Amino acid sequence: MNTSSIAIGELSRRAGCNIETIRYYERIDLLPKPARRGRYRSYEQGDVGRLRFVRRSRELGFTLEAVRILLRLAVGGHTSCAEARDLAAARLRDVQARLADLRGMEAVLADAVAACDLGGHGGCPLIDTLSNSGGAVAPE
Amino acid sequence: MNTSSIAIGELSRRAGCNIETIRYYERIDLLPKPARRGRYRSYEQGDVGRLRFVRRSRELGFTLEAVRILLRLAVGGHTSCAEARDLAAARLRDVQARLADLRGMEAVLADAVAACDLGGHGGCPLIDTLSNSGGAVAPE
DNA sequence: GTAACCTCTGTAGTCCCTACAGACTCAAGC
DNA sequence: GCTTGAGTCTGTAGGGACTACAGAGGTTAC
Repeated sequence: MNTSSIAIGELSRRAGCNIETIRYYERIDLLPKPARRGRYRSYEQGDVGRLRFVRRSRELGFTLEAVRILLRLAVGGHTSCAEARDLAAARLRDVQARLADLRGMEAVLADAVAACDLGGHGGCPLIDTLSNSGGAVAPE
Repeated sequence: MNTSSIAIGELSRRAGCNIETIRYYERIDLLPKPARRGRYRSYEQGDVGRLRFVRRSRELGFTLEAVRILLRLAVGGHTSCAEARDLAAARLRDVQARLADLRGMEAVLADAVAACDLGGHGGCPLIDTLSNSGGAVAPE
């Protein structure tokens, strides 16, 4: 009836977010509790924007606690830009550290696979890699 | 007394693995239940090797289920090399996919931080990035 | 003896969802 | 009016790989 009333399934489609996840976000107070039409949740256009914001933050790897802060900053006006910048910079450092880890893993794995494909050695190159001390690769 | 008897704390140090984690591995039958001296676990040199193998596998990002298989293959002789190779190749593909994701995140985050540092724009570049549809970055 | 350390078991918490079970509601078609 | 199917509801449990306790008991050095 009301054109601006959106059911949870529709919100899910518009924001690209699982229904269960939406309810989860509500439960942990990341999203406000919506109005109800009877027992059903009833959302508005603004909720789509908010949820998309959350999903894009998650896609960039921000934790839900960081997202919580970002949501506050998003309505706080541009005095809070410095704080947002710092969150992004910290996240960037994490991403870069992870990239370094993964590049190390990639090198080791690629070497082992290549050695397997070449053949002509005593044992299995992968098993040998895992058996002999390497230790240069960071944990996942 | 027995020189080849190693306490869990010593094993932890030699293999670079948390004590709690060792007990966890035992509980899920990734490591065999060790002998006991009284109520205390008593390990031998071979256990150090086995645990190091597990830790190195984990450092390369293999799941514990994959590690379980790798441990079997490690004692199975070189007939199993092909299977090990396939596990490594699959893991390599995962790592490369993750690298692509993270490179995308890095680009977006670095852009936002750089824009913040330049200044001279309407809103906050990070908040703007999160508010406007981007969607080109894969989830963590 | 006593202080400092080690080890024991068992359980619960972390993070971010995801997957049910079992009930209820609603709109459309016959 | 009745049925069918889709949607939604609450609540709880599970995943992976640990990590962190609590509360007890054992061992070693001085």
